[in-house]
Amino acid sequence: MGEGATSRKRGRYAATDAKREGIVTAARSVFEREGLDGASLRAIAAEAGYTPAALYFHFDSKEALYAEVLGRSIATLQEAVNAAVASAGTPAERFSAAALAFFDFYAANPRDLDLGFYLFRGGMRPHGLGRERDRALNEALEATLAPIRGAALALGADAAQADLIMTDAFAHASGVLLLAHTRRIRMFGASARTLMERHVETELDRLLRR
Amino acid sequence: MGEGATSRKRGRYAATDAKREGIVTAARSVFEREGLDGASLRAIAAEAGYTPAALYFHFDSKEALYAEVLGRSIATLQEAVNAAVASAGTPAERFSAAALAFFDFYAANPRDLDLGFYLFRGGMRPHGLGRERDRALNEALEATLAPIRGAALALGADAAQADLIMTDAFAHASGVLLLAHTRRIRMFGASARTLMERHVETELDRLLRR
DNA sequence: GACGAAAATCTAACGCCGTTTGATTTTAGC
DNA sequence: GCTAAAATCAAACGGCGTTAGATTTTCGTC
Repeated sequence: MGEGATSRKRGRYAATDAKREGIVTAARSVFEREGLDGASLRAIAAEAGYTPAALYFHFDSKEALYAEVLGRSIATLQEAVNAAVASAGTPAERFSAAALAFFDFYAANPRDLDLGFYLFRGGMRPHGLGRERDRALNEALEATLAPIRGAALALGADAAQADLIMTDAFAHASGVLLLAHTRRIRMFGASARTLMERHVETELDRLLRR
Repeated sequence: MGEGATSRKRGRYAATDAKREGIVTAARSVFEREGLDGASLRAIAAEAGYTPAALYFHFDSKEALYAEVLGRSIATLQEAVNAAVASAGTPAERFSAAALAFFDFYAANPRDLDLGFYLFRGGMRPHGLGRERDRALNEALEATLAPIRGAALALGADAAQADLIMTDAFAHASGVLLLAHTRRIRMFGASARTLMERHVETELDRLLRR
C-alpha cells in the first residue's frame, strides 16, 4: 500500500537530494564510458565517490537507478522530437520530422538505445521496477511519440488509425535501430536510415492519398 | 590461426559427440523452463547430469553453448517458413506466408525470441562467439529470410529492391515482436499481428502497383 | 556550544554468476 | 592388463547485486 514518490528505505523521509543527482550523473558517465556491461554498481559507486552499499540509501536497486537515467534520456529525446516538430511547417513535415528525430536520436546515442532496450525489456529480475515507475516511463515514451500521432490526426486519420500509425512508427524504428545497432543490417545492404525514411514516406503516401 | 569446426579445448580431437547433443538438449530444456535468466551454466550442468566445469570440455563458453541452441532454433524457424511458403500459390501469397510465418514463429516461441535478441545483440562480453560462428548464424538467418526476397523478385522487384524489402520485413517483425514481447505495445492499442499484417499488405500493394 | 537522534555512509559478508586449475576417474587402443 | 588420452570432478577465483550491522556525519534543540 501507498507507493512513495521517490526513494526512502532506511532514511525515513529522504527527499529528492542533490546527492541523488550526483549519483545519477555518475551512473550516466560510467554508462557512457563503459557501456551497460561495464556500468556495475561498484563502478558507479566509485565514480560517485561512494561505497556500493551507500547507493542503496538513495535507490532501491540498480534497476531503479537505471530507470532514473533512462528517465533523463527520454526527457532529452522528447526535447529533440519537440524541437524538430516545432521547426516543421505542414502536418506532413511534422510527421516526418517527429519520426526521423526519434530515429536519429537513438542512432546518434547508441548507449541510450542500449539502456532503453535493456530496461523496457525487463532488465534484471527479480526486483524489477515497481508498477508506478514502469508506468511513468511508459507515459514519458508515449508523450514523446505524441507528435507523430498528432501529425497523423492533422492529416485526416481518425483516432484509431493515428494510434496504429504511431505504434507502427515506433515499432519500425525500434526494429531498424536494433538491427543497425547489432550490425546485422549491413548484411542485407541497406542503410538503417533509408529503411526509416521509407517507412515514413509510405505512411505519408497512405495518409495523403486519403 | 586455423579456426576449427566445433569444440576442442582440453580434449585434443573431440568430435561432435552424442554428449554434446545431450548438453544442448539440457540447455534448451532449462532455458524453456526457466528463461534466459534462470538458465545458468550451473543449472544447465545439473540438468545434463554434469558438473559446471565439465561443460567446458564440450563448449568454449556459455555463449558457444547458447549459439548452438540458437542454431537449432533458427533451423526450426526455417522449416516453418519453408513449409508455409510451400503451401502457398502465387508469389504474393508466398511473400505473405513467409513474412507471417517468420512473425508467428517468434510470437509463438518467445523464448526463442529472447535467445535471438540476446545472442544477436552480442550476449555476454568479452568471450563473444568467434567470427566464424557469428557468420554461420548470420547465414542461417539470411537463408530463413530468403523466401521473402524470392517472392519479391517474383513480383518484379530488382535485386536491390528485394534486399530492401526483405530487410525491412525483418526489421519490422523484429520491432513489433520486441514491443509485443515487452508488453509495451498494448499501451497503444493495436495487436502485434495487425501491425505485421499491415506491413505485409503495404509491401504487396507497392509491389503489385508496379 | 554540547547532546542526541536521525541520516548517511562504511565494512564485511552472502549467495550467485562464468570460468579456470589441477587432480581424478573413465575409456579405449595395444 | 597397461597406459595414455579423454572426460569429469572438486575447489577455487574474481566479479556481480545486495544486505546486515557498526559507524560516522549532520543538524535541530536545549
